[in-house]
Amino acid sequence: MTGQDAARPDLAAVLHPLTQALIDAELPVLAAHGLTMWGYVVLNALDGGPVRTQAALAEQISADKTRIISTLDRLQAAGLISRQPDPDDRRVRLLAITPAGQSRRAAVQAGIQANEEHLLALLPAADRQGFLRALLVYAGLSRAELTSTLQAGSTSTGSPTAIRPGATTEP
Amino acid sequence: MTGQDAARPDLAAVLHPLTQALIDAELPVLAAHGLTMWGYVVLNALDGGPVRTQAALAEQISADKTRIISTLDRLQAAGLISRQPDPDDRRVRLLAITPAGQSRRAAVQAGIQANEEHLLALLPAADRQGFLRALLVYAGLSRAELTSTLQAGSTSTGSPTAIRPGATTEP
DNA sequence: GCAGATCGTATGTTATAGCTTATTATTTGT
DNA sequence: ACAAATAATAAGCTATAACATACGATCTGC
Repeated sequence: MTGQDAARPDLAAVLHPLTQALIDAELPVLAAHGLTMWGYVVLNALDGGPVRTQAALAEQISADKTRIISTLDRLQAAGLISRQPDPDDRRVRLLAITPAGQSRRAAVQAGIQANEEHLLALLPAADRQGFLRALLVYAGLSRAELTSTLQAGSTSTGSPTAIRPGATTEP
Repeated sequence: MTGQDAARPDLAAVLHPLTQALIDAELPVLAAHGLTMWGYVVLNALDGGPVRTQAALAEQISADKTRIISTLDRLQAAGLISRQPDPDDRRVRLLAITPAGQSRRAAVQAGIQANEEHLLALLPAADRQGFLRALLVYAGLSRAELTSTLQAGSTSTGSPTAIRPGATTEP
């Protein structure tokens, strides 16, 4: 009743080259619109709503706090985001996407997804549906939820941010 | 007739963190069996059949020719692969997995896929089917086929190994 | 008003992956 | 037998990312 017949490849063995190809395909589109990957990631994050501090934004996109600074500099200089000191606390910068940033982001995403459609077109309609629905499920999980699900199968009861690997021994 | 209603996330935006979490979950399993990621990749490649030269193996797994040497050293020392000079051409090394290597590889894969099942269990059965079938399709594509499909949508008529990106301008 | 904490920023350090070159052993063609 | 080519190996260089540190500006609590 387990019903798993043919051996399947490891998920990462398929997804890693696939993801790499997807990223490689994104880069020319981003470059054509004068954006870096991090710039695009920031625009996507801010498109979901303004963010109060740069540290919060960094955590939201899993980036280092000190690393996004130059990205923000460039996005601001290009008029794609606004970055004003909070009047109530002049240490923090209020971050938001501008209308120009929104349309730029939409244009880039259209280009990226147009490419991706060629890949999805390889699938029969039913599988494409299932694939995309699966991705929507996984897109809704945080990094910690992904990890804890994978490592224990315990659903939201474990310690999500505790365990980390790190050891890399040799044979 | 296009029938694409809700906005979907970019594929890479979902697949990149997912793949990273999968890799992070693999590492403890590999370490528990005394293997590195590259060692496991090599075992998987050789499990599909022996390979005549190290350079051929390197290309097959998209690794640098000079990089797998230490990996092969360790796998050989652990008795997981055989690596004999070809009697007909003593420059080349004939590479093959040993029975010990096969069982080690199977044990590692069982551990990895057991973890992955926890992730797949989050999906309704129909979507899981579609997801896995989609992955089987993409697993059958070479890196060059993935790239050309993504970049042009031209099916096997373009130049698969010609175009490369590389420019990374800033905003 | 002062001490301690917080935010953004600049800078430096370390680890690692990718690439290049050089060397040795061996084969092939003339 | 000799020159050119090829396979494996060794060693070094470079770019990049992750991590840590330090500093000035600003806020909060006392």
